[in-house]
Amino acid sequence: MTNKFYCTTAIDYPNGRPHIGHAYEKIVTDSYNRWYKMKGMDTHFLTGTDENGQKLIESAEAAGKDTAAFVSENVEIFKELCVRANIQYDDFIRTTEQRHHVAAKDIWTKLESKGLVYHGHYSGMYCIACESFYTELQAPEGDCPEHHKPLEKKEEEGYFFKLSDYHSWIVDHLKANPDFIVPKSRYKEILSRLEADDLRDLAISRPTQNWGVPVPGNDKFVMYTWFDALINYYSALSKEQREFWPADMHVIGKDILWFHSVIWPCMLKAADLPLPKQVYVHGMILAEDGKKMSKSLGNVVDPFDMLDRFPVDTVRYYLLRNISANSDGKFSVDELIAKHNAELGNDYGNLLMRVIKLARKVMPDTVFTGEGIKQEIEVEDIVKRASEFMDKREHNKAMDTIWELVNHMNQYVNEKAPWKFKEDIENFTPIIYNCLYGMSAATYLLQAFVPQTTETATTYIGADIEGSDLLEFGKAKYTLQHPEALFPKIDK
RNA sequence: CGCGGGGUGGAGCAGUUGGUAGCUCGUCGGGCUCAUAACCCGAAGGUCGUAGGUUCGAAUCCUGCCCCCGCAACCA
Repeated sequence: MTNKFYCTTAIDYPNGRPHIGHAYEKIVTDSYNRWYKMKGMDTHFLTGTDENGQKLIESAEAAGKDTAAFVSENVEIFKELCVRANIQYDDFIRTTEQRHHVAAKDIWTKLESKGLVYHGHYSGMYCIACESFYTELQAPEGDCPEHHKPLEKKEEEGYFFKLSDYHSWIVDHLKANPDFIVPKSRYKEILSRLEADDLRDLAISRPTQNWGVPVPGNDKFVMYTWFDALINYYSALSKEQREFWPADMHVIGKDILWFHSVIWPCMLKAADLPLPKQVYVHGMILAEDGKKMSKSLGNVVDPFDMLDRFPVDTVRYYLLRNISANSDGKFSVDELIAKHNAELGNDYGNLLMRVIKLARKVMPDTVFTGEGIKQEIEVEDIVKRASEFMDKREHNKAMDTIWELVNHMNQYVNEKAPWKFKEDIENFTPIIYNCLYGMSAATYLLQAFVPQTTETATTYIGADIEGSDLLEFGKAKYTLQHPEALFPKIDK
């Protein structure tokens, strides 16, 4: 299958309520998925939850709940978030599901049979919080580079993955595929880290606490969460869906880049499976003061709160266009409101209103056809540039480009001043037709980002055709419907 | 000398194979009256953190310095 696009979000750790970052990652991925679907590709969009971590046992205990019940409860909240944010996923995987266990065990068994997973002892400096070992190069002071706490000498028995075999292979792979990690800054980060340090074998098992994916053939152990979690991207695909593999884009945050860009490809290579095409690292959403959101600072934004207060498309639009696609960005409610009013309301929403209301007033019950009408609005270049930006994973710039069309349409209306031709239908009609064409092209392009709005807008414009045909001038007949304001003003 | 990111008109940001500094919002002036008092045009406003260096020429390369932010836990 060549014309396919399989994208994933990271799977979320359901030990609490989702925050705005979870919503952001899903909205971003959803938009790319919708975009390529709109382009006619056969898309598949996977999201889900990572439920096998040892820490979940502790979180459940702290909440006084049974682990499975605790996790399921939280998963429902994550699913609810998807509904509220209009996330059109094709599949939601929970790593406690049978299909996942089966696939994880298959891969484990395969690696073990090839001698790439072995049982052994390892002794080294270990960080309890990270649940991982560090080398002297990574932690010269003997402190965990992540947590800044003294590492403890630990001897561990368990299973290991021969990651060390793959050092030169992964470096070569990255060098041969400079777009494997986007943006570039992240790509360089990983390469330099690989050049600074050799890969060590990875401990991939933990003593069982009756939670997790059991290690095949040894029920004293479960798989280390990360080992099984990464496999979700593959395990979610049924036999019939396997043609979607490999994934075209894994969307993740920078904190888990190493796992996705180094360990995961090595695991797949070891298992003789095709590698994902790309890992896209989105920015982190910072609080309004530019600081990282944290519970202790009390500056965490709750996505449900935002979705309660504002239309879903306002939240989506703000996150997609205002947070740079490849660096961190601040989240500000005031700014969100400002963008809603100025861009969604005044630029786009009002454009539709001024044209449709005028046309309906002057020529009620008219079907506007393209026959004999000269094209004065061009969208080809806009579509091309927006597409290029999407392919480069710069959705905010793609939206900027679409907005050029929106702005141009407002200019066009002002220049042509169709209201002067209320008694002169000969001159009035071509202007309106061109307006409807431009508006419907903009609406078509925006559907990936603000799907609910564009659905409504589409009914107002009332074209008799849909899809990319809308970009062909003269093809559509428009029967205008009575419009309501798409984005009523929000007062601060 | 811990690691990393950043300091560009009032605010938020673009802008690196070096070549007369851009965008959005805000402000001021004008136009239009179809529209959600919305839209359009124009103007003012920046020695691009700082001190040096390389260069015919630097926001963009090099060096020093100052300042801000992230790096316990939660956590995309």
